[in-house]
Amino acid sequence: MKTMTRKEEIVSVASQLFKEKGYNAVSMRDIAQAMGIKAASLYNHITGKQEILSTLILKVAYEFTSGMSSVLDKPTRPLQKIEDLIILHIDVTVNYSEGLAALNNDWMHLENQDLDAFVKMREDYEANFRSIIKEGIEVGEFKPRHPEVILFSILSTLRTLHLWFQKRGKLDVNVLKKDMVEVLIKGMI
Amino acid sequence: MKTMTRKEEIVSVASQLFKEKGYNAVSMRDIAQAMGIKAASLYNHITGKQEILSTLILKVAYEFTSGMSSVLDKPTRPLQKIEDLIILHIDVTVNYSEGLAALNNDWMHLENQDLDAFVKMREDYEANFRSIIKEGIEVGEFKPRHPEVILFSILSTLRTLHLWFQKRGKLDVNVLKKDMVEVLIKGMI
DNA sequence: AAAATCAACTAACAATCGTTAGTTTTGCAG
DNA sequence: CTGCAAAACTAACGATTGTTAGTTGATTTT
Repeated sequence: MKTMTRKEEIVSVASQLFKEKGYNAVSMRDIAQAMGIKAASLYNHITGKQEILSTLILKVAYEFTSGMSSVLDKPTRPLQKIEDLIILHIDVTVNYSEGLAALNNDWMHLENQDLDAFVKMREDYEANFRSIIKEGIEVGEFKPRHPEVILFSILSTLRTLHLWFQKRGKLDVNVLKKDMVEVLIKGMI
Repeated sequence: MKTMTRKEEIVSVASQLFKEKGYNAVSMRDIAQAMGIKAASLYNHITGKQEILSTLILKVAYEFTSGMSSVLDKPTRPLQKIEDLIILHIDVTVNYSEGLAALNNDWMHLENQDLDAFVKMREDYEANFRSIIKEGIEVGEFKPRHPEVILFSILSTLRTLHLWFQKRGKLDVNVLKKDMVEVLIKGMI
Protein backbone atom coordinates (compact mmCIF):
# COMPACT_ATOMS: atom_id res chain seq x y z
CA MET A 1 0.00 0.00 0.00
CA LYS A 2 1.52 3.29 -1.14
CA THR A 3 1.70 6.30 1.14
CA MET A 4 -1.60 8.08 1.53
CA THR A 5 -2.21 11.78 1.53
CA ARG A 6 -3.97 13.01 4.64
CA LYS A 7 -7.16 13.46 2.66
CA GLU A 8 -7.02 9.89 1.42
CA GLU A 9 -6.55 8.78 5.01
CA ILE A 10 -9.66 10.66 6.07
CA VAL A 11 -11.73 9.18 3.26
CA SER A 12 -10.44 5.72 4.12
CA VAL A 13 -11.16 5.99 7.83
CA ALA A 14 -14.56 7.53 7.18
CA SER A 15 -15.49 4.79 4.73
CA GLN A 16 -15.03 2.15 7.38
CA LEU A 17 -17.31 4.02 9.75
CA PHE A 18 -19.86 4.63 6.99
CA LYS A 19 -19.89 0.93 6.24
CA GLU A 20 -20.90 0.09 9.80
CA LYS A 21 -23.39 2.83 10.61
CA GLY A 22 -24.20 4.73 7.44
CA TYR A 23 -23.32 8.26 6.39
CA ASN A 24 -25.82 10.12 8.57
CA ALA A 25 -25.01 8.19 11.73
CA VAL A 26 -21.31 9.07 11.54
CA SER A 27 -20.34 12.53 12.79
CA MET A 28 -17.26 14.52 11.90
CA ARG A 29 -16.24 14.06 15.52
CA ASP A 30 -16.46 10.29 15.09
CA ILE A 31 -14.19 10.45 12.07
CA ALA A 32 -11.74 12.76 13.81
CA GLN A 33 -11.61 10.56 16.90
CA ALA A 34 -10.87 7.50 14.76
CA MET A 35 -7.88 9.42 13.39
CA GLY A 36 -6.74 10.67 16.77
CA ILE A 37 -7.35 14.35 16.02
CA LYS A 38 -10.10 16.91 16.61
CA ALA A 39 -13.02 17.46 14.25
CA ALA A 40 -11.99 20.97 13.27
CA SER A 41 -8.63 19.67 12.09
CA LEU A 42 -10.31 17.69 9.36
CA TYR A 43 -11.11 20.94 7.58
CA ASN A 44 -7.43 21.55 6.88
CA HIS A 45 -7.69 18.73 4.35
CA ILE A 46 -11.27 18.61 3.10
CA THR A 47 -13.98 21.16 2.42
CA GLY A 48 -16.68 19.28 4.32
CA LYS A 49 -18.45 16.03 5.07
CA GLN A 50 -20.04 15.95 1.65
CA GLU A 51 -16.65 15.88 -0.04
CA ILE A 52 -15.76 12.70 1.83
CA LEU A 53 -18.88 10.98 0.57
CA SER A 54 -18.59 12.12 -3.03
CA THR A 55 -14.88 11.35 -3.25
CA LEU A 56 -15.56 7.87 -1.95
CA ILE A 57 -18.57 7.03 -4.09
CA LEU A 58 -17.56 8.62 -7.37
CA LYS A 59 -14.20 6.88 -7.32
CA VAL A 60 -15.87 3.48 -7.14
CA ALA A 61 -18.57 4.45 -9.62
CA TYR A 62 -15.86 5.40 -12.08
CA GLU A 63 -14.27 1.98 -11.72
CA PHE A 64 -17.51 0.36 -12.80
CA THR A 65 -18.06 2.77 -15.66
CA SER A 66 -14.58 2.34 -17.10
CA GLY A 67 -14.73 -1.41 -16.52
CA MET A 68 -17.96 -1.57 -18.48
CA SER A 69 -16.31 0.38 -21.30
CA SER A 70 -13.51 -2.14 -21.51
CA VAL A 71 -15.96 -5.01 -21.68
CA LEU A 72 -18.03 -3.32 -24.39
CA ASP A 73 -14.95 -2.52 -26.47
CA LYS A 74 -13.84 -6.12 -26.75
CA PRO A 75 -15.33 -7.99 -29.74
CA THR A 76 -16.64 -10.83 -27.58
CA ARG A 77 -20.01 -12.52 -27.51
CA PRO A 78 -22.65 -11.67 -24.89
CA LEU A 79 -21.95 -14.66 -22.66
CA GLN A 80 -18.27 -13.77 -22.42
CA LYS A 81 -19.18 -10.15 -21.64
CA ILE A 82 -21.41 -11.23 -18.75
CA GLU A 83 -18.61 -13.37 -17.39
CA ASP A 84 -16.21 -10.43 -17.68
CA LEU A 85 -18.64 -8.21 -15.79
CA ILE A 86 -18.94 -10.73 -12.98
CA ILE A 87 -15.14 -10.78 -12.70
CA LEU A 88 -15.14 -6.96 -12.76
CA HIS A 89 -17.53 -6.81 -9.82
CA ILE A 90 -15.52 -9.26 -7.80
CA ASP A 91 -12.29 -7.35 -8.47
CA VAL A 92 -13.85 -4.01 -7.53
CA THR A 93 -15.34 -5.60 -4.43
CA VAL A 94 -11.95 -6.86 -3.31
CA ASN A 95 -10.17 -3.58 -3.98
CA TYR A 96 -12.80 -1.03 -2.93
CA SER A 97 -14.95 -2.89 -0.43
CA GLU A 98 -15.37 0.12 1.87
CA GLY A 99 -16.53 2.40 -0.90
CA LEU A 100 -19.05 -0.12 -2.14
CA ALA A 101 -21.04 0.03 1.07
CA ALA A 102 -21.35 3.80 0.74
CA LEU A 103 -22.17 3.51 -2.94
CA ASN A 104 -24.98 1.08 -2.25
CA ASN A 105 -26.44 2.56 0.91
CA ASP A 106 -25.62 6.26 0.96
CA TRP A 107 -25.61 7.44 -2.65
CA MET A 108 -28.89 9.27 -2.05
CA HIS A 109 -27.10 11.60 0.35
CA LEU A 110 -24.96 12.98 -2.43
CA GLU A 111 -25.90 16.51 -3.45
CA ASN A 112 -26.39 18.49 -6.67
CA GLN A 113 -23.92 17.69 -9.45
CA ASP A 114 -22.45 14.75 -7.57
CA LEU A 115 -25.88 13.16 -7.21
CA ASP A 116 -26.72 13.84 -10.85
CA ALA A 117 -23.41 12.39 -12.02
CA PHE A 118 -23.85 9.28 -9.95
CA VAL A 119 -27.41 8.62 -11.05
CA LYS A 120 -26.43 9.02 -14.67
CA MET A 121 -23.49 6.62 -14.32
CA ARG A 122 -25.73 4.10 -12.63
CA GLU A 123 -28.46 4.34 -15.24
CA ASP A 124 -25.97 4.04 -18.07
CA TYR A 125 -24.37 1.04 -16.45
CA GLU A 126 -27.69 -0.76 -16.08
CA ALA A 127 -28.68 0.12 -19.62
CA ASN A 128 -25.46 -1.37 -20.98
CA PHE A 129 -25.92 -4.49 -18.88
CA ARG A 130 -29.48 -4.81 -20.14
CA SER A 131 -28.40 -4.47 -23.76
CA ILE A 132 -25.90 -7.27 -23.42
CA ILE A 133 -28.55 -9.56 -21.96
CA LYS A 134 -31.04 -8.70 -24.68
CA GLU A 135 -28.47 -9.34 -27.37
CA GLY A 136 -27.60 -12.67 -25.78
CA ILE A 137 -31.24 -13.69 -25.93
CA GLU A 138 -31.62 -12.52 -29.52
CA VAL A 139 -28.67 -14.50 -30.80
CA GLY A 140 -29.91 -17.52 -28.85
CA GLU A 141 -27.03 -17.63 -26.40
CA PHE A 142 -29.32 -17.17 -23.37
CA LYS A 143 -32.70 -18.68 -22.60
CA PRO A 144 -35.62 -16.45 -23.68
CA ARG A 145 -36.38 -15.22 -20.18
CA HIS A 146 -37.62 -11.80 -19.07
CA PRO A 147 -34.41 -9.70 -19.46
CA GLU A 148 -35.35 -7.53 -16.50
CA VAL A 149 -35.45 -10.55 -14.18
CA ILE A 150 -32.05 -11.76 -15.33
CA LEU A 151 -30.55 -8.29 -15.00
CA PHE A 152 -32.03 -7.87 -11.56
CA SER A 153 -30.88 -11.24 -10.31
CA ILE A 154 -27.27 -10.81 -11.44
CA LEU A 155 -26.90 -7.19 -10.38
CA SER A 156 -28.45 -7.79 -6.96
CA THR A 157 -26.01 -10.56 -6.28
CA LEU A 158 -22.98 -8.65 -7.49
CA ARG A 159 -23.89 -5.43 -5.71
CA THR A 160 -24.09 -7.07 -2.30
CA LEU A 161 -20.96 -9.14 -2.75
CA HIS A 162 -19.05 -6.88 -0.38
CA LEU A 163 -21.30 -7.89 2.52
CA TRP A 164 -20.48 -11.54 2.11
CA PHE A 165 -16.89 -11.12 1.22
CA GLN A 166 -16.11 -9.50 4.55
CA LYS A 167 -18.21 -11.93 6.56
CA ARG A 168 -16.79 -15.01 4.89
CA GLY A 169 -13.35 -13.69 4.12
CA LYS A 170 -12.06 -17.22 4.08
CA LEU A 171 -13.53 -17.65 0.59
CA ASP A 172 -10.65 -17.73 -1.87
CA VAL A 173 -11.07 -15.08 -4.55
CA ASN A 174 -10.38 -17.37 -7.48
CA VAL A 175 -12.71 -20.06 -6.18
CA LEU A 176 -15.32 -17.37 -5.69
CA LYS A 177 -14.95 -16.14 -9.26
CA LYS A 178 -15.31 -19.61 -10.69
CA ASP A 179 -18.29 -20.63 -8.57
CA MET A 180 -20.01 -17.28 -8.92
CA VAL A 181 -19.86 -17.41 -12.71
CA GLU A 182 -21.19 -20.97 -12.66
CA VAL A 183 -24.04 -20.29 -10.24
CA LEU A 184 -25.17 -17.05 -11.84
CA ILE A 185 -25.04 -18.32 -15.39
CA LYS A 186 -25.85 -22.00 -15.14
CA GLY A 187 -28.08 -22.08 -12.08
CA MET A 188 -28.04 -24.60 -9.32
CA ILE A 189 -29.59 -27.71 -10.88
CA MET B 1 -57.33 -1.95 3.71
CA LYS B 2 -58.76 -2.11 7.24
CA THR B 3 -58.80 0.93 9.49
CA MET B 4 -55.45 1.71 11.01
CA THR B 5 -54.77 2.71 14.55
CA ARG B 6 -52.95 5.99 14.85
CA LYS B 7 -49.77 4.18 15.77
CA GLU B 8 -50.00 2.02 12.68
CA GLU B 9 -50.47 5.16 10.64
CA ILE B 10 -47.31 6.67 12.08
CA VAL B 11 -45.31 3.54 11.38
CA SER B 12 -46.65 3.41 7.85
CA VAL B 13 -45.92 7.04 7.07
CA ALA B 14 -42.48 6.80 8.66
CA SER B 15 -41.62 3.68 6.70
CA GLN B 16 -42.12 5.49 3.42
CA LEU B 17 -39.79 8.26 4.52
CA PHE B 18 -37.24 5.75 5.83
CA LYS B 19 -37.30 4.00 2.48
CA GLU B 20 -36.26 7.16 0.66
CA LYS B 21 -33.71 8.68 3.02
CA GLY B 22 -32.89 6.15 5.70
CA TYR B 23 -33.71 6.14 9.40
CA ASN B 24 -31.18 8.70 10.54
CA ALA B 25 -31.98 11.22 7.82
CA VAL B 26 -35.67 11.33 8.80
CA SER B 27 -36.56 13.50 11.78
CA MET B 28 -39.59 13.25 14.01
CA ARG B 29 -40.61 16.62 12.59
CA ASP B 30 -40.48 15.15 9.09
CA ILE B 31 -42.77 12.31 10.12
CA ALA B 32 -45.14 14.66 11.92
CA GLN B 33 -45.33 17.00 8.96
CA ALA B 34 -46.14 14.13 6.63
CA MET B 35 -49.09 13.36 8.93
CA GLY B 36 -50.20 16.96 9.23
CA ILE B 37 -49.49 17.26 12.96
CA LYS B 38 -46.68 18.52 15.19
CA ALA B 39 -43.75 16.37 16.29
CA ALA B 40 -44.69 16.40 19.95
CA SER B 41 -48.10 14.95 19.14
CA LEU B 42 -46.49 11.76 17.93
CA TYR B 43 -45.62 10.96 21.51
CA ASN B 44 -49.26 10.47 22.40
CA HIS B 45 -49.11 7.24 20.39
CA ILE B 46 -45.55 6.01 20.51
CA THR B 47 -42.78 6.03 23.08
CA GLY B 48 -40.12 7.29 20.69
CA LYS B 49 -38.42 7.09 17.33
CA GLN B 50 -36.88 3.75 18.18
CA GLU B 51 -40.29 2.15 18.64
CA ILE B 52 -41.23 3.09 15.09
CA LEU B 53 -38.16 1.36 13.74
CA SER B 54 -38.44 -1.77 15.84
CA THR B 55 -42.17 -2.17 15.22
CA LEU B 56 -41.55 -1.89 11.52
CA ILE B 57 -38.58 -4.21 11.26
CA LEU B 58 -39.60 -6.91 13.71
CA LYS B 59 -43.00 -7.29 12.09
CA VAL B 60 -41.40 -8.11 8.75
CA ALA B 61 -38.70 -10.26 10.32
CA TYR B 62 -41.42 -12.31 11.98
CA GLU B 63 -43.08 -12.89 8.61
CA PHE B 64 -39.87 -14.44 7.32
CA THR B 65 -39.33 -16.51 10.42
CA SER B 66 -42.82 -17.96 10.46
CA GLY B 67 -42.73 -18.44 6.70
CA MET B 68 -39.54 -20.42 7.05
CA SER B 69 -41.19 -22.57 9.74
CA SER B 70 -44.04 -23.43 7.40
CA VAL B 71 -41.63 -24.44 4.66
CA LEU B 72 -39.58 -26.59 7.00
CA ASP B 73 -42.67 -28.30 8.41
CA LYS B 74 -43.85 -29.55 5.04
CA PRO B 75 -42.41 -32.96 4.06
CA THR B 76 -41.15 -31.71 0.71
CA ARG B 77 -37.81 -32.17 -0.98
CA PRO B 78 -35.10 -29.48 -0.93
CA LEU B 79 -35.84 -28.17 -4.42
CA GLN B 80 -39.49 -27.61 -3.58
CA LYS B 81 -38.50 -25.88 -0.35
CA ILE B 82 -36.26 -23.45 -2.20
CA GLU B 83 -39.09 -22.69 -4.61
CA ASP B 84 -41.43 -22.10 -1.68
CA LEU B 85 -38.94 -19.71 -0.09
CA ILE B 86 -38.65 -17.72 -3.31
CA ILE B 87 -42.43 -17.39 -3.38
CA LEU B 88 -42.39 -16.39 0.30
CA HIS B 89 -39.95 -13.58 -0.40
CA ILE B 90 -41.99 -12.28 -3.30
CA ASP B 91 -45.18 -12.32 -1.23
CA VAL B 92 -43.55 -10.52 1.69
CA THR B 93 -42.05 -8.01 -0.72
CA VAL B 94 -45.44 -7.23 -2.19
CA ASN B 95 -47.19 -6.92 1.17
CA TYR B 96 -44.49 -5.25 3.27
CA SER B 97 -42.35 -3.42 0.76
CA GLU B 98 -41.84 -0.38 2.98
CA GLY B 99 -40.68 -2.41 5.94
CA LEU B 100 -38.21 -4.36 3.84
CA ALA B 101 -36.19 -1.26 3.05
CA ALA B 102 -35.82 -0.53 6.76
CA LEU B 103 -35.02 -4.16 7.49
CA ASN B 104 -32.27 -4.22 4.91
CA ASN B 105 -30.76 -0.78 5.42
CA ASP B 106 -31.50 0.32 8.98
CA TRP B 107 -31.52 -2.82 11.12
CA MET B 108 -28.19 -1.78 12.65
CA HIS B 109 -29.91 1.19 14.26
CA LEU B 110 -32.05 -1.06 16.40
CA GLU B 111 -31.06 -1.08 20.05
CA ASN B 112 -30.56 -3.60 22.85
CA GLN B 113 -33.06 -6.48 22.91
CA ASP B 114 -34.58 -5.47 19.59
CA LEU B 115 -31.20 -5.62 17.91
CA ASP B 116 -30.38 -8.93 19.55
CA ALA B 117 -33.72 -10.41 18.55
CA PHE B 118 -33.32 -9.29 14.97
CA VAL B 119 -29.79 -10.59 14.59
CA LYS B 120 -30.81 -13.94 16.00
CA MET B 121 -33.79 -14.23 13.65
CA ARG B 122 -31.58 -13.37 10.73
CA GLU B 123 -28.88 -15.84 11.65
CA ASP B 124 -31.40 -18.60 12.19
CA TYR B 125 -33.04 -17.86 8.89
CA GLU B 126 -29.76 -18.05 7.01
CA ALA B 127 -28.79 -21.25 8.83
CA ASN B 128 -32.05 -22.90 7.82
CA PHE B 129 -31.63 -21.77 4.24
CA ARG B 130 -28.09 -23.13 4.22
CA SER B 131 -29.21 -26.49 5.58
CA ILE B 132 -31.77 -26.89 2.83
CA ILE B 133 -29.15 -26.18 0.19
CA LYS B 134 -26.67 -28.59 1.73
CA GLU B 135 -29.29 -31.32 1.92
CA GLY B 136 -30.19 -30.70 -1.71
CA ILE B 137 -26.59 -31.18 -2.69
CA GLU B 138 -26.23 -34.31 -0.58
CA VAL B 139 -29.23 -36.04 -2.07
CA GLY B 140 -28.02 -35.05 -5.53
CA GLU B 141 -30.88 -32.67 -6.28
CA PHE B 142 -28.54 -29.69 -6.73
CA LYS B 143 -25.20 -29.42 -8.44
CA PRO B 144 -22.23 -29.88 -6.06
CA ARG B 145 -21.39 -26.20 -5.87
CA HIS B 146 -20.09 -24.21 -2.92
CA PRO B 147 -23.25 -23.93 -0.72
CA GLU B 148 -22.23 -20.50 0.51
CA VAL B 149 -22.15 -19.10 -3.02
CA ILE B 150 -25.58 -20.48 -3.83
CA LEU B 151 -27.02 -19.18 -0.57
CA PHE B 152 -25.50 -15.79 -1.13
CA SER B 153 -26.69 -15.51 -4.69
CA ILE B 154 -30.29 -16.40 -3.94
CA LEU B 155 -30.59 -14.38 -0.75
CA SER B 156 -29.01 -11.29 -2.29
CA THR B 157 -31.48 -11.36 -5.11
CA LEU B 158 -34.50 -11.95 -2.91
CA ARG B 159 -33.51 -9.34 -0.34
CA THR B 160 -33.30 -6.54 -2.87
CA LEU B 161 -36.47 -7.51 -4.67
CA HIS B 162 -38.32 -4.56 -3.15
CA LEU B 163 -36.05 -2.10 -4.96
CA TRP B 164 -36.94 -3.50 -8.34
CA PHE B 165 -40.54 -4.18 -7.63
CA GLN B 166 -41.23 -0.52 -6.99
CA LYS B 167 -39.14 0.70 -9.90
CA ARG B 168 -40.64 -1.70 -12.43
CA GLY B 169 -44.08 -2.02 -10.89
CA LYS B 170 -45.42 -3.05 -14.26
CA LEU B 171 -44.01 -6.53 -13.68
CA ASP B 172 -46.91 -8.86 -13.02
CA VAL B 173 -46.48 -10.72 -9.73
CA ASN B 174 -47.25 -14.16 -11.10
CA VAL B 175 -44.96 -13.69 -14.08
CA LEU B 176 -42.29 -12.51 -11.66
CA LYS B 177 -42.68 -15.59 -9.48
CA LYS B 178 -42.40 -17.93 -12.44
CA ASP B 179 -39.42 -16.22 -14.03
CA MET B 180 -37.64 -15.67 -10.75
CA VAL B 181 -37.84 -19.34 -9.82
CA GLU B 182 -36.57 -20.31 -13.27
CA VAL B 183 -33.68 -17.85 -13.31
CA LEU B 184 -32.51 -18.50 -9.78
CA ILE B 185 -32.72 -22.26 -10.01
CA LYS B 186 -31.97 -23.08 -13.61
CA GLY B 187 -29.71 -20.20 -14.57
CA MET B 188 -29.74 -18.23 -17.75
CA ILE B 189 -28.30 -20.63 -20.30
C1' DA C 1 -74.70 17.77 32.73
C1' DA C 2 -70.43 16.34 34.71
C1' DA C 3 -66.35 13.75 34.44
C1' DA C 4 -62.84 11.49 32.14
C1' DT C 5 -60.17 10.29 28.22
C1' DC C 6 -57.94 11.29 24.02
C1' DA C 7 -55.13 13.70 20.86
C1' DA C 8 -53.78 17.72 19.40
C1' DC C 9 -51.17 22.00 20.65
C1' DT C 10 -47.12 25.62 22.33
C1' DA C 11 -42.87 26.15 24.36
C1' DA C 12 -38.83 24.74 25.67
C1' DC C 13 -34.86 21.56 27.18
C1' DA C 14 -30.18 19.58 26.68
C1' DA C 15 -27.48 17.35 23.37
C1' DT C 16 -25.38 17.02 19.17
C1' DC C 17 -24.65 18.41 14.50
C1' DG C 18 -21.44 20.56 10.64
C1' DT C 19 -18.71 24.30 10.34
C1' DT C 20 -15.84 28.71 11.13
C1' DA C 21 -12.41 31.83 13.26
C1' DG C 22 -8.42 32.52 15.36
C1' DT C 23 -4.34 30.53 17.63
C1' DT C 24 -0.64 27.36 18.68
C1' DT C 25 2.33 23.57 17.62
C1' DT C 26 5.05 20.81 14.46
C1' DG C 27 8.49 19.77 11.07
C1' DC C 28 11.27 20.85 7.41
C1' DA C 29 14.19 24.20 4.06
C1' DG C 30 17.27 27.96 3.96
C1' DC D 1 19.07 28.89 14.34
C1' DT D 2 15.37 31.26 11.59
C1' DG D 3 11.31 31.43 8.87
C1' DC D 4 7.44 29.49 6.93
C1' DA D 5 3.92 26.55 5.76
C1' DA D 6 1.27 22.61 7.15
C1' DA D 7 -1.58 20.75 10.45
C1' DA D 8 -2.98 20.51 14.74
C1' DC D 9 -5.53 22.94 18.51
C1' DT D 10 -9.50 25.71 21.47
C1' DA D 11 -13.71 27.92 21.46
C1' DA D 12 -17.71 28.95 19.77
C1' DC D 13 -21.62 29.72 16.25
C1' DG D 14 -26.36 28.73 14.68
C1' DA D 15 -29.16 24.99 13.37
C1' DT D 16 -31.34 20.78 14.21
C1' DT D 17 -32.09 16.67 16.90
C1' DG D 18 -35.29 13.64 20.05
C1' DT D 19 -37.91 14.41 23.76
C1' DT D 20 -40.62 16.40 27.88
C1' DA D 21 -43.95 19.43 30.39
C1' DG D 22 -47.98 21.55 30.65
C1' DT D 23 -52.25 23.10 28.32
C1' DT D 24 -56.39 23.18 25.39
C1' DG D 25 -60.29 21.58 22.97
C1' DA D 26 -62.95 17.74 21.34
C1' DT D 27 -65.08 13.37 22.08
C1' DT D 28 -66.73 9.69 24.86
C1' DT D 29 -68.32 7.70 29.25
C1' DT D 30 -70.76 7.93 33.46
